[in-house]
Amino acid sequence: MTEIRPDAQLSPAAGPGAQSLDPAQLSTYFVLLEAVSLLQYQLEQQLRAEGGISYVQFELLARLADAPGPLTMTQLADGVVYSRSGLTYQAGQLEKAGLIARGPDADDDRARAVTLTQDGLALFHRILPGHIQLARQLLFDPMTRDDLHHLGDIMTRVRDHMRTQPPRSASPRKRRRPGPNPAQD
Amino acid sequence: MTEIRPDAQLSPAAGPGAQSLDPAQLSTYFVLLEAVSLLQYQLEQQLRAEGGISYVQFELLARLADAPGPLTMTQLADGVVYSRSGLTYQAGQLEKAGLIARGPDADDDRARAVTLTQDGLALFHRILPGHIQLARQLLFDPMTRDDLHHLGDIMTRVRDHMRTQPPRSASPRKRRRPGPNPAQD
DNA sequence: TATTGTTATACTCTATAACTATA
DNA sequence: TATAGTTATAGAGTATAACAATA
Repeated sequence: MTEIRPDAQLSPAAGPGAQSLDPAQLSTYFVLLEAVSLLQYQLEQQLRAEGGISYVQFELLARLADAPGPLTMTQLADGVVYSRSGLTYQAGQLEKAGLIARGPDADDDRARAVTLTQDGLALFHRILPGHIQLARQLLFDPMTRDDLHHLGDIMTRVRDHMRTQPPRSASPRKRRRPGPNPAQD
Repeated sequence: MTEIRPDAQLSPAAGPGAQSLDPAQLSTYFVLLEAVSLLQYQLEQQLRAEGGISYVQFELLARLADAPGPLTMTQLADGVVYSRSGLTYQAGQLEKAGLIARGPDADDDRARAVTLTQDGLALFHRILPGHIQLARQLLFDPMTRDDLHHLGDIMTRVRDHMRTQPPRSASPRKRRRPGPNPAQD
């Protein structure tokens, strides 16, 4: 039984070399992640209830629906955080459900040409309006037009900023097991 | 890149009762989720690498560190999306790692008083600066003070809006298994 | 009866590494 | 050699329902 130290703060007084966020940043940080987490949860619930698919699977369908033609697995994975095997898994699920099809690629024999099936497109069109309406309801109702543009502008900058530095899914860079346990049991 | 072209099927010509998002809303929606997804991924990677814990576990530690005293399991779960059993699982992991302790509750014999151990507090303080610095680097660097306040303001409204309607984790309401055949209907 | 929390169980998802087949 | 994709496998996480103890 260890007692809590009430003086343990999330934003401690700046110590030596401390790089803490100021209160405004801290609360913005937390409220952003909390709100988006809530949003994602609600959206995922609805997608599962109405379409029997996860948000990730919805994203994959959306990507295919938006594409001018077939995509390779790698193209489909781009921008999605997973490993290749994770995509293979999801593609397998979608294919098993009859929503996508994988065929030979015209240009590269190693690649696979992934397309939406008619059922996949139909499902996508069936669930999209509800998805969009929920997003509007949850996200945009409490926003003004000005908020909307500002939010879009901010997050675009943030995303572009993040995309410049970090490695993506296709990176073969191996992230070793961090090793040290948080606290040896 | 994840932007979905507004002229594609994502916003079909308004049919009867169609409630599609306009292009600004659509791109804002996608860029918000994409940016936060990237952010969460990076933060989680760092937490695992430096502390051997997940983002969720970090949240639980933060909640305990921030609390004036012990919390019950229910209080700890509040605001976290999981089921009770999910929390029991995570608490089990944290306890096994020696980061938290569960004892009897003074007021309610059914409840458990959850506290940070010294190791838990130490770990939290050890990884917090890096976490905060990364958050600052990824999220706040490309932002002006004005952006920051506006973002905080917007997301606070959005969160409060969402918190008024939907049920939370403790809701015993059962969400039935959705349609077995995604493509069917 | 309702609530707090745990257990048992089944399932989804993700990551790593080994593998193939092309380039 | 490098790349595209799959497989095998192991592990983390999540949800549901049944359960015990207390309110």
